[in-house]
Amino acid sequence: MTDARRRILITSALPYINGIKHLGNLAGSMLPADVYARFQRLGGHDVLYICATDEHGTPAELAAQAAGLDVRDYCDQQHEIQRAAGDGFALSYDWFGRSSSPENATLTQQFAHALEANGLVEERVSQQVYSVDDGRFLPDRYVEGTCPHCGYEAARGDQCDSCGRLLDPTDLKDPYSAVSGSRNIEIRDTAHLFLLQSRMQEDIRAWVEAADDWPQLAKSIALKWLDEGLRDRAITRDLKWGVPVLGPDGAVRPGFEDKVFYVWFDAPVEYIAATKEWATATKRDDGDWTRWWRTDAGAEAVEYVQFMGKDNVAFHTVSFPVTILGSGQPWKLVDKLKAFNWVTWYGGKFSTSQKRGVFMDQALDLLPSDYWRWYLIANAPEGSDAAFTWEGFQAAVNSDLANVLGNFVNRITKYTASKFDGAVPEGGEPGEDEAWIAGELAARLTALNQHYEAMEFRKAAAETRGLWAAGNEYLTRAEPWVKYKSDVDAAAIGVRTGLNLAAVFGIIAQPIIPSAAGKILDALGVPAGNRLFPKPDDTGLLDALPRGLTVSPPDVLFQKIEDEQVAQWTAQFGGNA
RNA sequence: GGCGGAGUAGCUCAGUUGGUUAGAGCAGUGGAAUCAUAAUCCAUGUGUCGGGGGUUCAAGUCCCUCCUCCGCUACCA
Repeated sequence: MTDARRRILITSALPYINGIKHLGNLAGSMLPADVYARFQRLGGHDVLYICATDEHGTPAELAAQAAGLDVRDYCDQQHEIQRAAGDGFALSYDWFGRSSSPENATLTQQFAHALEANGLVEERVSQQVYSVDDGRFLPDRYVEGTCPHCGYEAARGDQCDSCGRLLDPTDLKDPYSAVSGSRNIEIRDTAHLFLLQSRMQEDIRAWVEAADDWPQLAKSIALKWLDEGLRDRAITRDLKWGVPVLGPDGAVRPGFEDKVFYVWFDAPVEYIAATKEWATATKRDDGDWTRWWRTDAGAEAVEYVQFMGKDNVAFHTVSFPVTILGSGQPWKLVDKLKAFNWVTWYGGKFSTSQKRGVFMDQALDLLPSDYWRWYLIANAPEGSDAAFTWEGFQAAVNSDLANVLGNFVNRITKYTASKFDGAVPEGGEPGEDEAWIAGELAARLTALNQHYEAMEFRKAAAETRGLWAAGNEYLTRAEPWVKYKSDVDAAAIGVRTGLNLAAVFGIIAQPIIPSAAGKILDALGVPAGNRLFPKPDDTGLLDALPRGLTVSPPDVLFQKIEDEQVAQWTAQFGGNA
């Protein structure tokens, strides 16, 4: 690790357009990616954090239909809702794009052409369920009927929810359309483009095996797919809403007038296309997006980190790399990836219909984003699924944020106001207690930096909290309120050190709780340019605030969550009580 | 069914390549302090490490087997 300014490209898995996301979606990708992006920016690095809505596919079409909207209008609305929710959670995207953008259509088509030119795409005819009354082909899971194994009457065409067996839609007895309920369905031939993934098997395996930086979860999933053998798969669908299938001449490919690219083919391309959208819209980097993505244009020096939930790993480690490598073009491939398990709701699933769980917009109606960000990062589903409970949430907010951090800032600034005229005191020399806290600070900052670099978010949060707690311990040792009675200078060093600690605590809190951290640093008069993440070997941290600088106690930083609120929210959103 | 992950203190979870009396936070109990959002600090755990069997001088950590939960299983995304 050098001090050189690194260029770090960060992408979060794209939230699907259909409806606002719940806390589990947030915690499993967008939020940790944001925390990592913030940390790296605070390290002085050149960071580009890209996300977007994933807008194509059958669910979007059907949801628009149900809402009585044109699918484009529906997506416009939903994109705006998700963008606002992201803002509300202070997700610091450099760009929040849309997979329905013209940039993505163009790039997706170019990838398809490159793959075909390399002999990796061919047309094949397959059979697909067609619903005459709906006027559309149905994906397997939109066909329902009676399970041939267990007799369950609402089995889906891909799997029976009752007995769990995998099915083919043609296995179902008495099949009907899940969209309309119509039984007027038939099997039709339909031609599609197939991506010949099998031919890329060895290239992908070599690339996966060479990836040392991947967590076990990601690597084992990728290797499992490779061990089973990559299958050729259709990259087009019989839909209207999506990227049109054009030939290299720009005209619609004959026979593909009513088809579009499969959403999982165009969605990851949007990582690149969104960067293009960003460059065009912001003119940053002189509008040059290729320096982030083309290894022949400077992207060789980029560290590319992907964040995703475990359900997306195969697409990021196998499918998308097939597209990239198969194109034969010098695109940047992912360097590090971080996969998350699920946040569960008291061990079960989030469910809109059963009123289990909190969605992003609802969460912000209840409490500020920092409260949620802290809990979800401190309890990130890294090693395994992690259960959200109101009781755990309450304990984390009240103890960690209000009592340990909030109260520390409050007690030291209030004491400064009452005994030292609200200014950073001058007198006194560091002694034993200051040496102790300096040692704590150096050790814990070292660990904290390591945890962030390793993308171990739970540990980073725990270490952050540990630093805050050490501040309280320092005040207990230094006890300036006792020394003040006999020796004002002896009290002054304790207060000065305490104020500087508060500033450090605010700085290191920025990646996780940016809003509250900003309030702390504003109250202490820390200029925006002095808020970079501290280096563990920085010996000036405890005397950084100018002596005589006026500081003011901030308003209450964190309101405690009362038992009554927990009871009410449990009733409203589900829980154990 | 196959593959992957998980089952560790009341709760939420850590436990690198097997190695001294299994840890943290919260909750609980006792004490100290009183600058502070009655916040803080110190002390305090007799846990069948899911069950059973095995390898080893030594296993939460490796092997076998069984049970439970979750995810994926390529046409949901």
